[in-house]
Amino acid sequence: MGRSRRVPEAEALEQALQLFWKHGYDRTSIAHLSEAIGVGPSSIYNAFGSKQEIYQRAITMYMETHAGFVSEIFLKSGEIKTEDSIRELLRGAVLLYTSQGSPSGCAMFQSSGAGEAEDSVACAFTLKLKTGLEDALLALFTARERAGDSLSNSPELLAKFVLATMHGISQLACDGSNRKTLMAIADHTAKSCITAK
Amino acid sequence: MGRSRRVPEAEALEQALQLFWKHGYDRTSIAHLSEAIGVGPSSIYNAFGSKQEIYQRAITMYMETHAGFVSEIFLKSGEIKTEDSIRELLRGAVLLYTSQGSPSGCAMFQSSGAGEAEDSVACAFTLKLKTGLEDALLALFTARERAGDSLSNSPELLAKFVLATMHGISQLACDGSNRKTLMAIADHTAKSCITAK
DNA sequence: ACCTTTATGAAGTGATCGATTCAAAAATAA
DNA sequence: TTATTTTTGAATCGATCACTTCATAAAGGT
Repeated sequence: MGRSRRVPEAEALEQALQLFWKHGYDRTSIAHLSEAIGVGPSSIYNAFGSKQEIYQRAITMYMETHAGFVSEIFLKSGEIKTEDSIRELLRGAVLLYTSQGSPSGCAMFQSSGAGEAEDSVACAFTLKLKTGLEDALLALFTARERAGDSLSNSPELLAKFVLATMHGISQLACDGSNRKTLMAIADHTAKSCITAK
Repeated sequence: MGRSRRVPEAEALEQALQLFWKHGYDRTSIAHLSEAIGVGPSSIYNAFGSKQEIYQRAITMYMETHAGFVSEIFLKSGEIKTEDSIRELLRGAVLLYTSQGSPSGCAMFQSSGAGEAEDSVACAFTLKLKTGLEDALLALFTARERAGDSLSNSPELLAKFVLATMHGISQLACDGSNRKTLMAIADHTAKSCITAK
């Protein structure tokens, strides 16, 4: 069946993710990836095809593992009040963006979201992920409004607003804001989505 | 007195700003600046000293011209309700971030804010500007609370929150959100800073 | 042991990067 | 005009970029 890999694929992707997360797509070179993973450039190309592909694989893994709680929140959002779901979502994001073992901020936002990547393929990929997140938020707000929650604004606006706040929290995390402060922003944002009693 | 400049300094800085704004600090090379401004690399170094210096000069000009309305709002904020000041600030930001003649988003945020610049000097420069903006917001909220406005949260939290929202609006502008949507986010954010009547 | 398949390391592709140097050109003041 | 000052284009620096080639090493199936 041929020679086996010296470094398991998942382990290589985690190393790649850490670099993309910390330095962004453009400033992470194949040479950096090669050194971090521990194999030569040819092995990387053999295993993943291109820099664009290893990036997409790494970010996909990130969305499924590090950011896996997001999907879970959306899945069980039907039985939970709007404010509670949004607060749990944003507090989870704050935890992730300020965790010690990994770079600050959101890997998806910070690695190519801002325009940190000139590469059009990488940018289009993350933009699609962002659109998916916005769509999920829109569905959540729409469903909760139908379920009787009194929203402070239209589902469309609130979805965009929460997405904007996530971007902001990610950036503030990168700029050094502490977890406690960001948690307070999360709470404030969640509260602002519903009408005051 | 020596030879006069072929391209006026202000015009050169405006061209530099456009490139930094659109592509970020790292991906704007001296060669790009040279071509856009219309003079050779040596002239740029002679006039500005280094890439870091021309960047700081360009962003400083941006803050005084394109983003000059921000300072004006803070100056006259003493006589204006909190919600009105914040709304005017954010709506002005939306106008700037979505204006046709210049790149999307905020030049300060997008050119090196996200971590788009590896360069430590450029990053420290923009981080300082952000801190200044946060301090101005904090002073505004603190003063307005003393003046009798009933805030929905502490001045410290609201300053961070508005700064986060500005980051988010800038990023959404870059990702293609239209002006009308962003204006609604601005209004929602401003409203959330004070207690509902 | 043999053969097929895959991974691997070393070396190299042309291109571009930021930064700098230097002699010559141009413009102002005398 | 002459002298002085500053700009200018051209050339160059070593380093890095994403990516490729290729002979070889290693592992599994038979």
